[in-house]
Amino acid sequence: MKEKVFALVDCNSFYCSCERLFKPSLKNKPVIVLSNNDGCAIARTQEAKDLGIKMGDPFFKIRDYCKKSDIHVFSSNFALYTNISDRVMKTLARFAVTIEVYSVDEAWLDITGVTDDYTAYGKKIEQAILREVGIPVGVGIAPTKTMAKLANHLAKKSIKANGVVNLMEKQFVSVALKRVAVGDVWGIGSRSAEKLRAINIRTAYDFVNFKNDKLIQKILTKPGLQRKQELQGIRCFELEVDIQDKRSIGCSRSFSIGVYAKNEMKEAIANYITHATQKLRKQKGLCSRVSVYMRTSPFKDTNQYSRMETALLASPSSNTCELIEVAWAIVEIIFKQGYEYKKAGIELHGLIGTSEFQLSFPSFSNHISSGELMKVMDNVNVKNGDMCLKSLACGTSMGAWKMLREHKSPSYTTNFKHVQNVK
DNA sequence: TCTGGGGTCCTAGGACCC
DNA sequence: TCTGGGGTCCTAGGACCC
Repeated sequence: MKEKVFALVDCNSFYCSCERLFKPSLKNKPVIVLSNNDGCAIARTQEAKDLGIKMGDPFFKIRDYCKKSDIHVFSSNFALYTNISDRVMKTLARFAVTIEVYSVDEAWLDITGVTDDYTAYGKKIEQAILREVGIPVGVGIAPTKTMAKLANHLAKKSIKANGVVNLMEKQFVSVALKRVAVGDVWGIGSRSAEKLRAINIRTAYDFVNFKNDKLIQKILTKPGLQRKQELQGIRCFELEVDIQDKRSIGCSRSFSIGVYAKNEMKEAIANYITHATQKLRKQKGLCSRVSVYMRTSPFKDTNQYSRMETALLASPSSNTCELIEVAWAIVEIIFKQGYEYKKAGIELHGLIGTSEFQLSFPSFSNHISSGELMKVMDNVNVKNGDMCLKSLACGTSMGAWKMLREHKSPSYTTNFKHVQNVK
């Protein structure tokens, strides 16, 4: 197998960096970004980390501390982050043979053979993103994805690295492995790390040098063993360049205020189905199973209840109204009166492409007309704003499940009314 | 008062078939 | 009295990711 060179480019505290772009006064100041409902901290700058803010800290617990410590707080503004992300990815694409956009804030680049000095090349990438988009990034370079991820981890931690760590230079590999806790290896979560510590594996170095692969596979299953091999330089994962259709589509929300009434729950579920079926039609898919779930707050002492049920469709569909009906039938079964519900969601499974599905004649004619209706709805919504035309099942109020966003920044890049003035 | 959301992959175990 | 076993498919749930 021919050796490849992968670079993992990952934006530093991405959401916070986006907020800073439009408020330069926040440079070197602690900043955090909150999840939906202003629930918990999901992005933190180094300064905020240094002040002890942890990933996932509930905002209500740190609100006073933030005020006292002058930590700047933002609600999430995903339209802004997605837009900045596009700019980052476009710039990155110039530097790679192929690129896999892995998430909103990171991408894998295949840079095999593009230079004879990969470290310098990494530096060039980092500076281009900073100069052209204004976002700081870290770059990890290595012959496998898992190693590149580890290199990236070190690039962000080490001041000496100056943003780029290159593990193509073999003499640095064991030093690097020794400096990373096994739980920080990509794909080794807290549960797995705990099991590994029980057999005395603490660092990535211990992990790589553990001789019993059978035991590793038994504890961590197949992907776990693949991580180990990748850290030994054996490539198990390639870049995934083509955009794949989703294999499942879900939509769920936590409620800002508890929901007690069945009709409110049904309204919420209808909205989630609407959202998910829009996505489903976008990839020209049909789903064959619908799941609905709801639960009380696991953080509360009150009576707990949680249940999920799945319904198999008579024939695969992407019709919003049809799927709302099915989902509501599940609500009728699993909704129990007397609980304070804090979260609910739906999932669409068994997705197939429209063309893969052979329709019998009677359902075929139905399918055409309902397909036309959905097309009209989708078009109206694209032109006039999301959810301006929807099923009455979604309700006209926003009920108790409305979202809280007290600290949202303006939509600087996606709404003309919010474009900044330069004087 | 107040603890995110959207995915993927894997496995165990049940159902079913011959 | 004695009542197989292997293969396949499906799904719920766990673990992980960002």
